[in-house]
Amino acid sequence: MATIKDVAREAGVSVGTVSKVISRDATVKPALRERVLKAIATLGYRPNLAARALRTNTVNVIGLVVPDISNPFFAALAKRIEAEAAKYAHSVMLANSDDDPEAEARQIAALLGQLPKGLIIVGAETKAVKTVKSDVPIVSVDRRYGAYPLIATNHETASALQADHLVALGHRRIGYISGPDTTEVGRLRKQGFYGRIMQLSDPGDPVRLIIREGSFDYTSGELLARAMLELPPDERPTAIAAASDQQAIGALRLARDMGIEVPARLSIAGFDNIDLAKLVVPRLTSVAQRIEEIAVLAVQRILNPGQTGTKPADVLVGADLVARGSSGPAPNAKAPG
Amino acid sequence: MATIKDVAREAGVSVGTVSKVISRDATVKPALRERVLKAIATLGYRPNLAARALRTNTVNVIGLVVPDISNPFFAALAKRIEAEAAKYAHSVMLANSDDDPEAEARQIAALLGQLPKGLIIVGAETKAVKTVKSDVPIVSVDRRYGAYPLIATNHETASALQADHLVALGHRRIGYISGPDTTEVGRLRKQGFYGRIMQLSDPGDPVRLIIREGSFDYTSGELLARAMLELPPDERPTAIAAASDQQAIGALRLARDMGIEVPARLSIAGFDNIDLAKLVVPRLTSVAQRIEEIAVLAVQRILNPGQTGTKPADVLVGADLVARGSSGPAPNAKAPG
DNA sequence: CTGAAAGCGCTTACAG
DNA sequence: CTGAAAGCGCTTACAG
Repeated sequence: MATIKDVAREAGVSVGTVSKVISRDATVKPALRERVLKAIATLGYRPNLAARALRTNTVNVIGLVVPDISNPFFAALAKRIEAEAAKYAHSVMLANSDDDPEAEARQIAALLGQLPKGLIIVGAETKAVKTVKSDVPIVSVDRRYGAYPLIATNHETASALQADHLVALGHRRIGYISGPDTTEVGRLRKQGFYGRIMQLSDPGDPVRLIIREGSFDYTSGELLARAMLELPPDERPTAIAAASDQQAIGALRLARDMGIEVPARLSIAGFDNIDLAKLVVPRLTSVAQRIEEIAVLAVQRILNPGQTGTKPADVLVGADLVARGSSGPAPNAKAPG
Repeated sequence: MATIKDVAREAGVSVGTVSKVISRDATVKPALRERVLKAIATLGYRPNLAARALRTNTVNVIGLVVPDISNPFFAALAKRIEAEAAKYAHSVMLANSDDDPEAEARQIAALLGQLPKGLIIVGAETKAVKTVKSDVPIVSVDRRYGAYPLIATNHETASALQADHLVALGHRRIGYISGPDTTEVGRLRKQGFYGRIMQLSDPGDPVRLIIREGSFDYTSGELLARAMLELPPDERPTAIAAASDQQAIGALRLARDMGIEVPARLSIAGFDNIDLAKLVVPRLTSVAQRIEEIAVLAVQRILNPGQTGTKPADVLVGADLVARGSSGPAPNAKAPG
């Protein structure tokens, strides 16, 4: 490959001048600039980023570590982060931790070796306290990594949207299928839902809540919905909220297998608004996270870290309920108005 | 950050010796090695990869360009490539081209500047001839980039599996929902399906085939399935194959809306075996690509490019039909045996 | 406004 | 077996 020296020779200038042209230094005279640009084009010159990095001690790269890129949420996040970084001429270096703290530590070390501008990390699920020797800004996204500041959806208020929606529709016997208590997201979503239900429950017209804990997957949704729907008719919930769309879709399918009409006899609301939510029958009411906003905030944090010394705060981002066909008025609810 | 010099001073050796310890050069005496390793640990030393890259003219990185990381197929591919590269202590640098040839060119230039070991590119859809000045191996995956060798599923034989399956179940009136003729994958899948049907069609017991072209999405599947299922009963297909699972799921939903039982009255087979295929009712018969195999082959190509000068050949990978509940014997077919 | 030169942190022949 | 030193391709004060 051609080097800056080759370009300098071709253009009949010094390497310093070539460097200035590349960095858009305004002090180069137009005539010289033209000659240099022509030489660059002729030789197909591409700057050696390693040399530049060695000199400047950084490189236009943001490292991104996710537990599993084939999880649609993390894939969407990666895409948005990549797009946002590209606006500032930065590349994204992606690493998968497989939700394994050791793999995560290895990936982080490898990324830091590249002298990136910073790291965006979706933490692997663990109780271990993690820290890393590093001069560059690090921000956690979605799930906290170590003690680094977190940018994430406010899962509590987001889940509260589900509660608002179902109670507003007149439901007073509600089931909640939670995620594992071992995960922070599982706990937060459950607390948010539970807390709001408690707020809304009027002593004269109380809401009865059944909570069952499971994993975030489809099968859990099926199993826990079954446990709720096999209760005697007067204890059976008229609405089920779930901590994930997978669970909600499991519940949806179970309802269908049991011959329970959705939403006429049972309302269902999920969380995450995955693509599939629009494809199931009926379409699934769900809570959409603002992935774009999270991505933008994370990249800003890396590229404009603000004053050193000031410990940056967490940012919790709002979410939006998307009402679709799977939720409707409670069977015995009075018509609104 | 500590440099190799700091480590050398701390251990009381020369930087050359430290370098040898790091590169596992066996000629360093155990006693010295220990001192060096201890110094490295004490200082939290991490080699500066930019300096190493400048010296060795390469870095343990494989660049990966995909049209859209939020497409589950590309996400799965990226994950497998990352895992495979990690086995050889290589990182993967991911870039999204958004299926835009210009963005793709920019991303490739940026990646090459990092001096990666090679590039794995899923080409953006375009007719333009693309080449790039580069010393490193480049391989296309799934969709060809420029004139570089391609590693991909053999879409023709893969689609032929759908034809085999449906004909073996006794279907003789079959619909095919194709992808866009403007995409290579769309054309290949259609040709593979059509060609196999022609082979299997016996003059005494001919197969009638209806082909409709659409885009790969859900809505196309719904629309084109409707066009086929609204035909008079004796022309209506008893089975529909689609070029994507999205289309197949659209067809599945339409059949349900029209009150046509699947698979009793209509068999449906998709292509890609997306996660959703296991979640719809009934579960969708589909063709699974061997993503792992493709990932392994692509990484091998980059890390062991073989003799220079020998133009490496394309590799077409087989696929597997996964039979599930959405396909069954044709309504009027004799029982097997 | 332009050029000459130092130096970033490594690796690698080479000398001893 | 170990160390001294050159040099990878840039950027950036500095001199002119």
